[in-house]
Amino acid sequence: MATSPPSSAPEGSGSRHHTYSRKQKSLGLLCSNFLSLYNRDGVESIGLDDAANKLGVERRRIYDIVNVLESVGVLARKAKNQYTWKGFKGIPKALAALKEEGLRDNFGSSGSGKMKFHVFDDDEDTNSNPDTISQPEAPSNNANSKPDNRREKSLGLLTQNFVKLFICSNVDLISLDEAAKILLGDGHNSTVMRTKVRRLYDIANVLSSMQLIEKTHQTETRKPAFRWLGLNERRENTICGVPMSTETKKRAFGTDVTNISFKRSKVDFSANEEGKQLKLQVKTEKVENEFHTNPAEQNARPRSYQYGPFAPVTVAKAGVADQKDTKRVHDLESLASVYRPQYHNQALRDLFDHYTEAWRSWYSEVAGKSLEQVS
DNA sequence: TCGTCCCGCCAGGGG
DNA sequence: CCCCTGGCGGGACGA
Repeated sequence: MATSPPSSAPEGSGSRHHTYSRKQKSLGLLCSNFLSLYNRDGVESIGLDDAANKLGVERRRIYDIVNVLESVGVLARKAKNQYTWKGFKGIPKALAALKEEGLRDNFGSSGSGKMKFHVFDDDEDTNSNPDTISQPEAPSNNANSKPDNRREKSLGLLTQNFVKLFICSNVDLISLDEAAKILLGDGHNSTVMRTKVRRLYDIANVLSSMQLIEKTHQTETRKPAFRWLGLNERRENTICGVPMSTETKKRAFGTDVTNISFKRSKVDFSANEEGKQLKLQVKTEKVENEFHTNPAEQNARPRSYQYGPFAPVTVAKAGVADQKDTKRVHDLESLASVYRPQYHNQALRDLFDHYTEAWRSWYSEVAGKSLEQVS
């Protein structure tokens, strides 16, 4: 009992604008903090406890972040409690691998316009669930004697499949329930779908904080959906991960969503064939190239990748800068207030202030002389 | 209301 | 057996 959070009193107490907000505890923000904390020179090993302490969160949350970061190549498991920091430069390789893997597994061949998208997530619910209400037989006669059911439902794998959805096809807008439907196979109302979508929310949040994807909404203010940003562009529209302007010249172009229907009632995906495949429009073209899958050339390090909103000082000099940032500074301000975590951890607060301070000076410096080197 | 998603219980699994 | 992992979903927050 009496487990009520300290924010029970909506008024009175001295703290005026305490403004407790769950946003301040979001996975996305945490991920940004995580990234800025380790995306620095000299970092090569990360301890989960260390991360949890520094970020002021419970261990459980670190796992969420770490799992998806690993799926994208930013981290690599080294040992219990230990991860190796690969950094953003580890992303290209991971994505290339995922793409190749996805293309190889998902569609047969002869990509001449369309392809079958078969997520090898190994179908839906599995047989280990005795409470399968009305499941169409679902004999799953395949050699499914692998108790790796755990792994199949892992956040990491889900993340990779979610990413493949984007890089293995040219669909640029996908809502989470569409993704869930695709990754699940087919007809999965009830609990399974909901659970999947919930995981997808987590994944989307951290992917968003890395700016690999972006949240928008389908064509006509419909359902919210995500668009793949990848590693390209982005540097041009952001400054250390901070979006330059709200109205980017980008305009809605989800005109060819074709297969991805927006209906939410019946099973909209035309899942003919084996009921676990569906077609997506694909143009058999190379999505994001710029960095190939050349294992021998893993040294090809791109300029600089984006950094979370909490980019550390050492990163400042590599940032991109242009001019007309009168409002950019303003953005920083709001950003700072918005992102200000409410960690009880004093050390973290200091860290935050330190960064804020550093960025502020950097920003003013940049704004003052509109230097545009880098690139 | 409904979309979003934080929180943490608790079950596997490694040492 | 303890501790690390991390699936899972109740239910609260916020638009």
